[in-house]
Order: sequence, then C-alpha cells, then structure tokens
Amino acid sequence: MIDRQEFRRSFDEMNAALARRGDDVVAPDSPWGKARTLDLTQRELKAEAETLQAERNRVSKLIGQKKGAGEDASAELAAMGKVSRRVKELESLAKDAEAAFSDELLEIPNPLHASVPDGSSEDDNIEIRRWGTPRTDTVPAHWDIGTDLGILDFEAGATLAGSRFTVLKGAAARLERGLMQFMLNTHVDTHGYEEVWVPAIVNRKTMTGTGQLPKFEDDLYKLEGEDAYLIPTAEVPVTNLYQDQILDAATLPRRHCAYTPCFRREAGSAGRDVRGMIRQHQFDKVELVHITTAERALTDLEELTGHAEAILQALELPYRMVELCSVDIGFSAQKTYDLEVWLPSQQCYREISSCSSFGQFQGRRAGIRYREEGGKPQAAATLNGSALAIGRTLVAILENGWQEDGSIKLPAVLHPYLGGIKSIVSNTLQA
RNA sequence: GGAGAGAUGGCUGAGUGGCCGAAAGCGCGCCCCUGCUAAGGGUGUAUAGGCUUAAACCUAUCGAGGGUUCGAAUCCCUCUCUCUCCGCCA
Repeated sequence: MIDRQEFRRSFDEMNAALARRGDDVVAPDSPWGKARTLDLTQRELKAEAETLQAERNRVSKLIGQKKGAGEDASAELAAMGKVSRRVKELESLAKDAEAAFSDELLEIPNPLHASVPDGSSEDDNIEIRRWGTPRTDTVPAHWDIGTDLGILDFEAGATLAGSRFTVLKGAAARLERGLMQFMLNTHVDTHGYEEVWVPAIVNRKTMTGTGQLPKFEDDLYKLEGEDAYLIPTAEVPVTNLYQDQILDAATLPRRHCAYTPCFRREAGSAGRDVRGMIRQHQFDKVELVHITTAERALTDLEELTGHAEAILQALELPYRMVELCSVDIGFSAQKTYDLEVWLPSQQCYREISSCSSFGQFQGRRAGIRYREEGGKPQAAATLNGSALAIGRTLVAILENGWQEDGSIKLPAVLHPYLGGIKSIVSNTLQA
C-alpha cells in the first residue's frame, strides 16, 4: 500500500513512478486516478464531523456538570440531540468515503524503485550475470525422463486431482524431500535464517497484508464457506507473522526460511506449460523472508538473492540472474531479481526463483512496523525470495543430470540426503 | 460439536453511564540523592488522523461491528478469538 502522506504531498513523483509500470496504471478510471478525489471527500467529511464532535463533547461535559448541580440543561440537551444526529450522518458518509478510498489504495501497485530499468515487455529484462556452463546436447524433456524411469506419474496426478498435478514415486519423491531438507539446512546452518513452520491456509486479512488480495482473488484457492485461502507462497504466512506488530529496530533484520506447499489456480496461464511439472497447481517451495528497515531493503535484496544463488551453485545447476524491467515487476514489489535455471530440453533459462524487495508496501498493508530508539514507529520493509521452488529444481536436476544411458547423475551435496546414492537409474534409488 | 468463563495500555490488573486515554503495581526513559554493586525521591512513558514552522489544540481507539443515550471501557445485539470441561479425532 502506498503511503498516504506521500500520496498527498508527492502526488506527481508517485504518479511518475507508477506510470513506468504502464499507462493503464495511472489512467483516470484506475484506482490511482480515483483515489485523489475520494481522499479529498473523505477528509472534508471527517473534518466537519470532528468539529461537531468536539462541540458535542464540550457541551456534554457541561450537561453532566449542570445535572450534577441540579440545574436545568434542557436547552443543551435539545441542541446536542440535533448535533448528534448530524454527526451520525457525517460519520456514515465519511466512513463510506474512507472505505472507498481505502479500497482503491489496496488496488494501487507499489511505485517502482528508481533503479528499476524501463521496459515494455519481459524481453527488456536485464541479464545481470550467468553462472555455470549450460549443456547444449540434446536432452529429453523431464516428463519423458521421469516417465521412462517410472518416477513421475502424470496420469495418476490427473486421475486424483486433474491437470497440473503430478505424483512423484520412489526416487523422485525422495529427491523432492531431500531437496527440501538440503535447502532448509543450508539456510539455517550456513546463512543464519530462523526456520519457521506455518499454516498453509490463511484468512483474508493475511492475504491482503502481503498484497495477494483484493486484486488477485482469481489466482487463489478459496475454501468454500470459510474465511480461508490456500497460500500461493510461504511469503504470505511468514511475512504476516509480524502483522500489526511494532518491532524494536535493534532486532532487525528478522530473517526466516520456511518450507510450505504452494497452491495456485494458474487462472491466467491456460495452455502454458501444460506438460510436465513446471507449472503445477500444487508445488513445494522453500522461501526466504526478511523483515528489515527501509534503508536496508536494497542491500538486503542483494544478500537474499545471493542466498538463493548459493543453492543453485551447490546443486551445480547453470543459471542466470536477471533484473526485471518496469512492466514485468509484480504488483507488490518495488524491485525484483529472477534466477533462471538452464533447462537443456528447452535450451533456455526458466524461472526458478524470484527475489523481491517490497519496500514498505507490505509493511503498511500488514501493519508491520518498527521503532528506532526514541523514535516514532514506521513501516518495516519486507523482502522475500524462493530458494528455491522445489518442483522446478527437481526438473532441472533430472534434465541437467541426465545421462545418455537414461540415468540421472545427482549433485554431490544431495547424496547424504538420498541415502548415499549418486544416481537414479529406476524408480528405486541405486548406489 | 456441547457447556461455561473471559478479551482493558509493554506486562499484571482496577474500573458498571459523565470529572476515564483510562487507577495502582511492574517494566522502561530521564533527573536528583546516596559514593558502592541495597535502597530512596522526582518526572516521563500508547497508536492513528486533523490543524500547524513548531508547540498547543481537536478527533478516534479499552477484541471487531452495530444499537441505546446529550454523553458508553461501562447498558443491549451480532461476530471473532482465547481459556476450562465434555465429546470426537491424525
């Protein structure tokens, strides 16, 4: 959520920053376009109501005194009856205007950070660096590799739940579990994160705090008849761990990692990546979350991204890091780096991690604040990044580790997590 | 799912219609006294919004929402959450 004070005082600057996301974001009929009028209306109504309330409070006190002294207060009573009715009217109007204003505010995306490059499509994203040597020989798609080995069962997934669900068997299931362990251990033991285990179902307020709602309801699974949604990412419960709290600045940054399943309806991506397990309705992910100060947000982003990269490097997976351009950055983010892993079957890099700084955007929405010694509370900055999406990591391991004989060579760091075996030659793990 | 109890400031905990943004204690900040790792005294200590150069001032907030009233932490209604007991259960 944008800052109201800034909205009033620096309208033009904010307008410029928002316009970089696209002209439609600042169109007259957009939430941004409507917000200004609603704000003025709301403030006028409130000011008028407050003036009358002050009057009422003053006279009510007088009535109390008069009655206490046995004096007649009927004139005041009559006058205040009238004032009270008017106050009620004004309050009701002000409340409606305030609600309308707040609703629009929740639909306005985060103004981009000044360092974000301009662009008109994802093709304008900027490659920052590459790591590793991509293999260029012909490698089968992971769905063929996995089916041949008997470790990925797409039919079973479709039978049980529908398209975009996969059943992992034997070595694949163990690999999924091993990756989860390996990633969490690395972040806890090497990178110093505090691990948390959180609900995969959250309520509407929590979803609103991180920005998934109200705008992206269609992307979420909602539980019928309840105020409950399946989380699309651990970002939601982990960041909201601090909702409506005031943290001591000395305790920042708070850094958490968490494993959760993630659920996404993929409403807008019909027909894309329908084969294989690149794009699933349910997938596993280890997520990193930072709660930090506004000043530290950008340096923390570099650090957090580095922690995600460390996983790819340890797994010996070639990847590149790209900085998203102005039109490709998500609603709540102010700046984003994507990590893309090399998929030999497609001969291209595919997103496996997205690391973003949200500035104070989520902090304001979720009421996460911190206080410097003797200072006023201010909205905390939040960051998060996948480290990594486990399903896609499994895909990358299958394809990058694929051998001519159909077996899969496994990265050395995973051996201890897989009972010591070094390769997959069937749906059972072999030494 | 059934029955009961409760929700007040960083914490504990008073407060059943006005003098309550809220006693008292604890904790914490600053000052003083004491000159030694005891204690004492004073003072301050919520959040948001409005108006302001600033201070002052005004408004709102005692789980949430609605109602009664000139006036509600206090009365009424609805909801949420927590705790205890019973039932069920991985």
